[in-house]
Amino acid sequence: MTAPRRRADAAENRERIIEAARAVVAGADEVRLNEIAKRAGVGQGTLYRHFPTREHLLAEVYRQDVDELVTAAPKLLAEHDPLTALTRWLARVADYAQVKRGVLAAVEAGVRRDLSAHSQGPIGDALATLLDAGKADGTVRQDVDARDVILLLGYLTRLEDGEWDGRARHLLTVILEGVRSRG
Amino acid sequence: MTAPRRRADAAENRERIIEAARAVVAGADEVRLNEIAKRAGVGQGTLYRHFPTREHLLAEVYRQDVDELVTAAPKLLAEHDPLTALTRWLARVADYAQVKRGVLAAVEAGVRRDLSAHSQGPIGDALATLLDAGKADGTVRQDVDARDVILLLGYLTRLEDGEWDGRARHLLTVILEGVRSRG
DNA sequence: ACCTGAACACCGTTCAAGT
DNA sequence: ACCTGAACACCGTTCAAGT
Repeated sequence: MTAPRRRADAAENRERIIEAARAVVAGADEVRLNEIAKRAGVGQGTLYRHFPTREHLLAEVYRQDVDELVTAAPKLLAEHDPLTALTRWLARVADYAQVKRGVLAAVEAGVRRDLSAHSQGPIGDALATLLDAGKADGTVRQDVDARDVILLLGYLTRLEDGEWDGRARHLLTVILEGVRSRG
Repeated sequence: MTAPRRRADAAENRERIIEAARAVVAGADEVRLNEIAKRAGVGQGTLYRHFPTREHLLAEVYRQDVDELVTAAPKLLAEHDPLTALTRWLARVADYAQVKRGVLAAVEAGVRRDLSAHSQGPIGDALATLLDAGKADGTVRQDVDARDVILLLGYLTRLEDGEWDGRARHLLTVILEGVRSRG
């Protein structure tokens, strides 16, 4: 009936795995799970014990970034009109996607998982908040939902390296124009 | 100095590979190259001799479909105003993407290859023709190009099975609204 | 309970040997 | 010239053995 002393190093392993994953993700975009395990100094099985799928691991790596995006939505709404808030939020998503190349893929994977659980997930909810405000406002089309916008944002994962400056922001304005109510 | 008699069965192998690939692509969406070779009754090396990359093979499988899309563009332009022509062409792309699940992935892979060869490729050219007509017409934004639209169309590859009816066409109208000149 | 890492499974790719 | 298919490389995943 001793306290679960072993839990300590299990938690430490978990931390080390996330740390190693972060390093690998930040470096070359080849994310090999066995390499992460090796870097973390744990067996492959340990990695799988903590993170049953690749997506679970990536979700954890980008958890902080996703949280920031989620909490930013209501803040932006408090300070700006809905369309401006949406515009800035999307710009922030694009910035994350550019600087942390894997974040959008992780977000999309998470959204996918949430969808199959019949939930929008935190990112979907944040986006829905922005869109709903715009709908109430009359500035956003009534027939557009969070999933629509997430699907369109997927272009960010397919941009070639040299295209960011020319297209990332630009396509955001095209999407916003499409989402807007007709003037 | 005899005629290259061997060429005959080489060409036949090539056909059989394409045929087998078509069958596999139409069936389960797991496209395993070794399985295609096996189905075609050829060695794996033979497959690689004819198609150096997976993309080359897929491009060949969908060549006919791509050709149809390419030739449809000028026809639609001859019969309709530019915006209507663009709308119908995009609808056709979406239909292909739904019925032949792999076609858009193949198209995107082809476009990617063409891009690195500093060319737009046939699909890009067809789309550019439609967009240019709209720009001349004043119905399409001057700052949108074929690559922009192809990037946005990528959502078609990420739709879940049940989402086609609800979102495929709908998102097309959102994109068109974004591409349009402001009224 | 948790960890390890050898071993398995899988699939793309190559290449020595054949015709 | 072209073809074959065993073999290699690679990476995700499992599981028997250890602590």
